[in-house]
Amino acid sequence: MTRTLYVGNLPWATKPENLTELFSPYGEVISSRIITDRETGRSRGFGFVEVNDEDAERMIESMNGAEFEGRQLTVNEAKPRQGE
DNA sequence: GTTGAGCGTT
Repeated sequence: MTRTLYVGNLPWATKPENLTELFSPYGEVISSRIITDRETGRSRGFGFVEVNDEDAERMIESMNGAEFEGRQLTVNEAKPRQGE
């Protein structure tokens, strides 16, 4: 009942709560996560946002190319990780 | 204290 959205081109200081704040007005945000480096712990500049399935495509269309902190966000449907 | 195309951990 949820879709995972890939969010790229993010500033280094972007936090999961920022993604929630950004995607909340466009749909139901279940959870958000920023991918940080495994060894250094610094953010890799991209993250994932789990949203409602029926709102997923709308949020992509709305947030893809949207400007955040002076940078255009790259929003797409995330590839299945566990294999679905 | 840095970097800039991409697809994540139990």
